[in-house]
Amino acid sequence: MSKILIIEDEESIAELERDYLEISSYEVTICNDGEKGLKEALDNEYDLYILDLMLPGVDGFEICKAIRNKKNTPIIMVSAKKDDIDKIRGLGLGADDYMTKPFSPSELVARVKAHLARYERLVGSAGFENEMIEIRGLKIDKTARRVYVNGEERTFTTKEFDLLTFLAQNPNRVFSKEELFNKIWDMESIGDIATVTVHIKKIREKIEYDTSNPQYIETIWGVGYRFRA
Amino acid sequence: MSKILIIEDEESIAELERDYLEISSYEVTICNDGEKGLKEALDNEYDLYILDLMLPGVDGFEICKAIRNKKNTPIIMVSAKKDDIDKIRGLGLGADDYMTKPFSPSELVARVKAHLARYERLVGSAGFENEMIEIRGLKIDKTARRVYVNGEERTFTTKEFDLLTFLAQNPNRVFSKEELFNKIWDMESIGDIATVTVHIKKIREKIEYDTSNPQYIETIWGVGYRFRA
DNA sequence: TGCTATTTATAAATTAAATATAAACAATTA
DNA sequence: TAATTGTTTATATTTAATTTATAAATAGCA
Repeated sequence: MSKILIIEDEESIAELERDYLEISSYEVTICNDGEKGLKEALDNEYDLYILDLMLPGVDGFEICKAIRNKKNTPIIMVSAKKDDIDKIRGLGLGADDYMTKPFSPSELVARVKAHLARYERLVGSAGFENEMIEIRGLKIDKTARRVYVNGEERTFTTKEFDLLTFLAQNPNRVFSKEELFNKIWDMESIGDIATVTVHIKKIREKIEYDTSNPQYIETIWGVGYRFRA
Repeated sequence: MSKILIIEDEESIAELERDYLEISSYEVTICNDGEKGLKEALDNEYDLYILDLMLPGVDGFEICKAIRNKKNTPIIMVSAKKDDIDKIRGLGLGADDYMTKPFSPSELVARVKAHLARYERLVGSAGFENEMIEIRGLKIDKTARRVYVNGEERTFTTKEFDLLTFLAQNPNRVFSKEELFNKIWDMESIGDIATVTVHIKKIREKIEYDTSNPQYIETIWGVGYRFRA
């Protein structure tokens, strides 16, 4: 889920934008004030900025330059005046896109989506960061599909890995064997849920110090299993 | 000096674009034919592509997708119809910008400049692609397309080399056979992914000391292959 | 507490699936 | 056309998933 910061003094517009973006399941923060917005932008991690050019107090140009000076994050600039857009485009202050008010919220969403995708494509691939889950001594590398227990690698089969990862991703929640079977196994696979039990056992053998007293995957008698976070 | 490829069937337009771009000291190549354009785009190194959507023969959509499948280079799509622009934006086929004809050449130049600057900002610094990959005893010279195992050269065919290089460039990541096929083979090639297996085997024969216990390309049973860094 | 029904753990055997391999075939290139 | 490269096919091998049988643990209840 991507985080977006809107710096915009007109509350009604900011809220409209937020509503549309939230429907597309983005996490949105609003700053109605330029100075605070700049501070918020620099102090926290966002995936994209939507910045109004006409702000009381600080100049939108300056905010854009200041953000770009520190970060490569996409910036979409918004202005009521078409002329301004042409002007700033020429200035080359590092904004990624420019929109003239009024615009349709769905177009904003489309552009946000496109910019996030490109950024991910260009930076995400270069900065080869593997997705990791780490809980106490257990480390799961999702991209490499490797599991480490206290730094030591343990080999996992496909189903074992998928099952462990699912549980570790949803800790402190009890899942029945049926639920786990439906989640990890294919729709069609009409199978005995006993296979879940067997897989849990095999996972425990690989990650638990004492299988009869499991620290990670707990048995909830008569209900199912729970991953302890 | 950046190299730009224009794929555009209307010669007069292409030449106008070229003239303006050359004034801004870009190096411009023109292809008046879609199919040749795609081949040129994939076979050579360009810094930006300007692609007309309406081309006789090959579909502009397909060219865009095919380029994006292989490269992260900026693509500016051009179309005479405003409707098309809206349509492709929604498709998300990876173009970076969309312009409706007619447009002022200076605007084109401005956009080209902006895209090149962004690309440089995002990729130029961080994702510096090395021409030489060296991992343990394995050395891959990408420009010369030579592979050495413990200093000794091994000859590789085109597909073998491409596949090995791709995996070595993305180590510690599991790729399914489908993914590998899509990355290394051309768009059109509707083939059996079994050919991936065979190629992996052939690569292993050339780089592995013991093929049944591979040190470089590991088999992730039921998922795919992973290059161990 | 002790008995029993139920649920889970374990181990081993069976079945199923995916990959490795080799070789034939097809396509491309020189 | 010969030589090389790439693809398909058939078979062997390897690995993983599932089932089955039995043991152990748990909870309810007399």
